[in-house]
Amino acid sequence: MTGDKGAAGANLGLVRSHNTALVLGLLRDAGAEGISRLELAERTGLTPQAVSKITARLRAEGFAAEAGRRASTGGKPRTVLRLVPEAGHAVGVHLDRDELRAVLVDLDGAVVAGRRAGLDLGAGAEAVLGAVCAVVREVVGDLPGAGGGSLAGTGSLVGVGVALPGPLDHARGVLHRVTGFPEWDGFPLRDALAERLGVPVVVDKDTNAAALGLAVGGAQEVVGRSFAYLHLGTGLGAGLVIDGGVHRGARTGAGEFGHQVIQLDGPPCECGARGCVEALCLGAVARGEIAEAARVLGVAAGNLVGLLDIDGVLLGGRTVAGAPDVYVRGVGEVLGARARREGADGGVPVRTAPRAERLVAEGAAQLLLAPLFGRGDA
Amino acid sequence: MTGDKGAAGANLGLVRSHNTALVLGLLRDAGAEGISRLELAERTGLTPQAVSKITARLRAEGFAAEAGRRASTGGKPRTVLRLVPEAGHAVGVHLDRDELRAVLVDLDGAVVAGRRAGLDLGAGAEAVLGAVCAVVREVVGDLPGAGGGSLAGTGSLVGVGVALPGPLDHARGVLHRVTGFPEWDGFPLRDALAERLGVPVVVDKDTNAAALGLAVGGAQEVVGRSFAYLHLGTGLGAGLVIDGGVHRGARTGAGEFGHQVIQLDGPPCECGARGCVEALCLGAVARGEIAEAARVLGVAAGNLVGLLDIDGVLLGGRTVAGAPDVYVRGVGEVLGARARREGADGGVPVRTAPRAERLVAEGAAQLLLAPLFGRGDA
DNA sequence: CCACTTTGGCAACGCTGTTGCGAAAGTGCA
DNA sequence: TGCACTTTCGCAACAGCGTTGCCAAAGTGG
Repeated sequence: MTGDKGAAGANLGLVRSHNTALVLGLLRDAGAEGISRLELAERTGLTPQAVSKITARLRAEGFAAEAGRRASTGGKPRTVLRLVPEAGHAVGVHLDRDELRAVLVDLDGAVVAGRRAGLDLGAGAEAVLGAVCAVVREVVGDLPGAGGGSLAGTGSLVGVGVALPGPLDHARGVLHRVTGFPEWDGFPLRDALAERLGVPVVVDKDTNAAALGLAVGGAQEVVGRSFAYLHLGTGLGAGLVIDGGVHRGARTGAGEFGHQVIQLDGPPCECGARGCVEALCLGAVARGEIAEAARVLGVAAGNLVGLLDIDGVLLGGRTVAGAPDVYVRGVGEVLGARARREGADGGVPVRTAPRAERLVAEGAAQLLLAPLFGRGDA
Repeated sequence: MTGDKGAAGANLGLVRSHNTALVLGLLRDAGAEGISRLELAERTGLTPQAVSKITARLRAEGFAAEAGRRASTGGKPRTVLRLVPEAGHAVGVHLDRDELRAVLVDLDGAVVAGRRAGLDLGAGAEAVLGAVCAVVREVVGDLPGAGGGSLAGTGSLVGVGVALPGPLDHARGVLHRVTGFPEWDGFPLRDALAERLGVPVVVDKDTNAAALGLAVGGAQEVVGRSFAYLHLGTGLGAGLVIDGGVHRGARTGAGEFGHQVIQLDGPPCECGARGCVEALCLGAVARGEIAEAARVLGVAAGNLVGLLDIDGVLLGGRTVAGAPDVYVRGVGEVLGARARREGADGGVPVRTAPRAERLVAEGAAQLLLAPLFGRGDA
């Protein structure tokens, strides 16, 4: 963000935004129940007075509001605060090979509006950009202030997140190669969209967006602060969440799970290598050997768990959706056996990812919302 | 550190220590050349005035000193500042199965003193602790203020870092299982040593210490801010550096590289699984097929590079030392082929790790020094 | 009704980095 | 030799952060 070498001096504004984001995050996590000032103080380690100042500012800006009070414990009852979800919105766009999906999400992460449309990635940049912009304008249509040529005047709109499959550069917002569509090589998607829409745009891989959506959507309570989202559809990829943030690597290349070699000199993969999980797993699926596919997936997941010491694994994608229990059980067994070998009781938890169809689009919206709640730029 | 849920409110003291650590880190990286105040300001993003205040404090405390001036560029020449290495020291202990090695390191990372001793891990906690303490006292012997029963009075001594092979808990400083020595199960090594020595003690895996030592010792310029250190000796393990910090995972379990399965249903490994890299690689070494061992290692390294998008790979350990070029070339070829398949020119750099014998001990010392320079607790 | 507990805001405070300004220490040209 | 200019860097005043001390508000319980 600031420096080029990771050096970033802190000043007072940074302290303020950090603590504000922290409080906003706790307000969101508290949901409809709300949370009291003193509880916020405990959780942040700040003094009650500091929390009072911060929440006063948030209330003045419309991001927080009072919402009743708790029962007394012998003194003045605590006032409950809650997030005002309508104070901010973001659009998430899931750009797939043949489909376009957009959602409008509020601060709470709730989907306010959604649209789907067919898409032909091969139709050229102009057509695709136009389609994306059109869908984005549709979903923001109901927001107060929307409607102008630019969306910059749409008060509560933070920006637009776009998630798509190909290799790309998250930091620069540039596509690398979209398999089968060479004309997209090096296309500056982020800047092109930002100029047309007049609001900030963030671009990321679909699996990263999905992982972020899961991290924000309460996956942490199920599978911990570090987990992997494994997507098994027409291909096999992963999104990694480490310590609550998406791990992308310097070139947004992290999460290349499918071409992990788990069979030395095994059957050739279309990537050119031999023995990739993707080839083995999808091969087993094609032969109808779902249990074997699950086992193979489990072995690769086990490698990942061992390398990173993550807390859990979430499974998603069309292929998994076809027989979720088989995959969850199959992967779980491999991980359990691995854990027992190491002396632990059970392996890390394995679950299916919720909200399957809209997961990527919702996660794409979180690319813009998450920073507000103190998740860095992850 | 502060909270249990990752929430950590920032106050002014935190800002101060953050910026101070940042400046100290840049002073160290500048080495004997030194660095001017204005350069520090540019690199940190702070104002020159803020840097002046911080460096004034550091000079008053003895951590920094003026060291000549640069050539003028038309005005007053910049005053060069440098770190005062003797202002702080840390001891690093490498506890291996049959050997004990300790070094005294100054702020610059330079080894001031070193000792080696034989060791029998099976001799019981009392004997081992005694041996460690004795060696530590020997290496700190020359420091002013050393000599008392407790080392707490030794002015410039920050603490003692201990690195050893087995699975352990870095956060709690407790050993899990030391293969072959069941009596160490659950032993609170950190607290036991801290009590005896009277100074802070940090415990970590040997591969993590090595990786930290490399990260601090300039590996970043060779292999980037994210790299893996692969150690091939009697076993095969890894230390991961991600964004300049050691990645350990919640249970200090990360870096389990050797039992990554790369041959489905392959030859049995002593861990109980089949087809682990460690078994395949060491098996090839035993058969004298070093090139094959290097290729196998390269495949596993490729999996890691793909999963994490790291910038480079460093190789170390006794087995690698036997034929370094073969391993560097073999691993490099596999990574290069992988990169070419993905459209990149060359793979990530592969090198041998320098300072082989003392690497772990020096890294162990950095467990205490690194936090002073703003590397979190990594 | 009163003593007590607990919440939470107001005001003063200490400390951070920032800004305004001037002294110090060079260069370069007349 | 002298003067204008550039650049460095510290002193002093300042704005803004969370903290502390204090007190009003709002409950409970005898």
